[in-house]
Amino acid sequence: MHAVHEAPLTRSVEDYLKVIYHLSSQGGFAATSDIAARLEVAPPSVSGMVKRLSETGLIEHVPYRGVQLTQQGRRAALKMIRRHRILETYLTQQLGYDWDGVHDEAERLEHAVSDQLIERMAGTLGDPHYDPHGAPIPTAAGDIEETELLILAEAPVGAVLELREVEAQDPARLRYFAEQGLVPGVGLTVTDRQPFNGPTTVLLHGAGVRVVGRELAQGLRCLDTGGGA
Amino acid sequence: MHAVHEAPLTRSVEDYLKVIYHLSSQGGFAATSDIAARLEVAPPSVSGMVKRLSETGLIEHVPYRGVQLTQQGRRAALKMIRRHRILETYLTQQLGYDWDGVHDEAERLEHAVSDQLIERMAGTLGDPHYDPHGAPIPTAAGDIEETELLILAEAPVGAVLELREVEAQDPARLRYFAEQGLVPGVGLTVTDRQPFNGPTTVLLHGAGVRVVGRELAQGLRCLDTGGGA
DNA sequence: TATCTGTTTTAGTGTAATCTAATCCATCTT
DNA sequence: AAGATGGATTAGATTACACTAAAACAGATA
Repeated sequence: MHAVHEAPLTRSVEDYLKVIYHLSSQGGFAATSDIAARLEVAPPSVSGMVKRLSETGLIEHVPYRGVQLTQQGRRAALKMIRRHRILETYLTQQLGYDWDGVHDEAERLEHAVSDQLIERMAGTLGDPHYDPHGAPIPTAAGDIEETELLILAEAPVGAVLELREVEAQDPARLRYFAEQGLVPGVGLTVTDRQPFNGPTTVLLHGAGVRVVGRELAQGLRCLDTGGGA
Repeated sequence: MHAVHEAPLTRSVEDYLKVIYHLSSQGGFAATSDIAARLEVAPPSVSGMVKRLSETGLIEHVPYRGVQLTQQGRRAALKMIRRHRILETYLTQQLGYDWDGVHDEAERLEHAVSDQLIERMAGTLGDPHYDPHGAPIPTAAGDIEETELLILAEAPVGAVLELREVEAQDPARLRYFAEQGLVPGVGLTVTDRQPFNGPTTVLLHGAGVRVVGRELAQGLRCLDTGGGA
C-alpha cells in the first residue's frame, strides 16, 4: 500500500484543511484572508501555516493568489468532513441533539475520535449518506457525492425544487429555518424575487408561502425537480 | 455562585490533574518522578508544569516533597474522571466496545466532550454508578463513592471476597482477566498465598481455582464479604 | 559529621501556534 | 504610466509544552 508514514496531523492543521476544502470546492483557490476569516485568526497566522502545509505536501501555494489542496490534503480533509458529519448524525439520532446544537460538539470531537469509533457510529446508524443538514457524508474510502444544487437565492422564478441542503453555522438561524419548515426534503416553488438582492418568495408544498431574505437564501441548496422529463 | 471565571484548562493540565489525583488519593503527596512516570514525560517537564499549576491554584507544592490537589484541583480532576468513566461505559454498552479497548478512546475523548454530552450519555445509560472495570463514577456534583477495598495481593488466606474493581491499563491484561473469569461482581475465596511475593490462589465461586501472580493481583480490588455479621 | 545517592529543580533549547507592526506587491483608478 | 489601495507576507514577540544537561538538595550511610 501507499501512505508512507502519515504523520499525525495536529488539530490546527485539520481545521485548516477543512476550511481550505470548503473554500476551494467551487473556485480553484482559497485566499489567505478568507481562510483567516473562517478560522478567526489573523492573516499572518495563515501565511505561517500555509508555509508549513505546503512543505508537508498537503497544499499547493501560489503566493499572493491562494492555496489548493493536493491529493493527500484532499483525502485528509474529506476524512475530517466524514467524521464531522457522522458525529452530527449520531448526536442527533442517538443522543437527542437538535440540528442547531450539534455543530460545535462535532467540531471538537472530530479531532479526538478514532476511525474505529466513527465506523461503529456509522454502523449503528446504518451507514447514513446525509447529515442532519442534508450535506452528503463522504465514504470511509474518501468518495463524496457531488450533486449539482441550485442556491435558492439564484434559482429562477417559477422553478420547482426540492430543498436538499441547509447550510448555516449559527444555531439561531437553523432554529429559524426549522420553524419555517425549511428542512431538507421539502418541496417548493419559487414564486417571486425582489430586485437589488431582495428576498425570494417560495411556496412550500403543502405548507404555504415563505419569504426568504437574500442572506439566508444563499444557504439553501436545492435540486431542480422542474416539470421536465 | 462561586467559580469566578474558570479559565478553560488545557489537555495537558487535565492529564496532570488526573494523575495527581490518582497518586495522592491514598497517601498525601504525589512525587514529581511518579507523575513523570505515569505521564511518560521527563521529570523537568513536571517541575515546570507544577510551577504553573500551583500559581493557578490547582495544586499545592512543597518543594522536594511533592504536590497535592487543592479543592479546585480536586473538583477538576473528578470532573475528568467522571468523563472518562461515563465514556468507557457508554462505549461498551452502546457501541460494542470490549472492556479492554475502551481506555484509549475515552482517554482522548474526555478532553473534547462537553458537559452536556456527558450528561446525555449518562442519561441514556440510566446514570450508572460504576464503569466497565468496576470503578465508581463520580456524580456530576463531584462526589465519589469511597468504599474500603482490599487489594487481592494483600488479602488474608481464607478471606471470602467479592471482586469489585479490576485495575489495568493494558488491553492484553484485561483480556486475560476476562478469560479467567476475573470480572467485577464475581465471588471468590482466597485459598493460598506463596511467600516472597508469590502468587495468590483463589477459588472462583462456581468456576474453579485460579492462580494469580503478584503483579496482577495488585490490580484486583475486593470487598470483604467474609462470614461475619 | 561528612559524604554519597538519587530525586528535584534550574537553565537553556526547540516546536507549534498565535499575535501586532511593518513591509511588500498585484491590481484598480485616474 | 503612476499612484493609491488593500490583501499577503515577513519580522519579531509570546505562550504552552516538551526536551537535555547541569546544579541543588534531602535523606541514608558510613
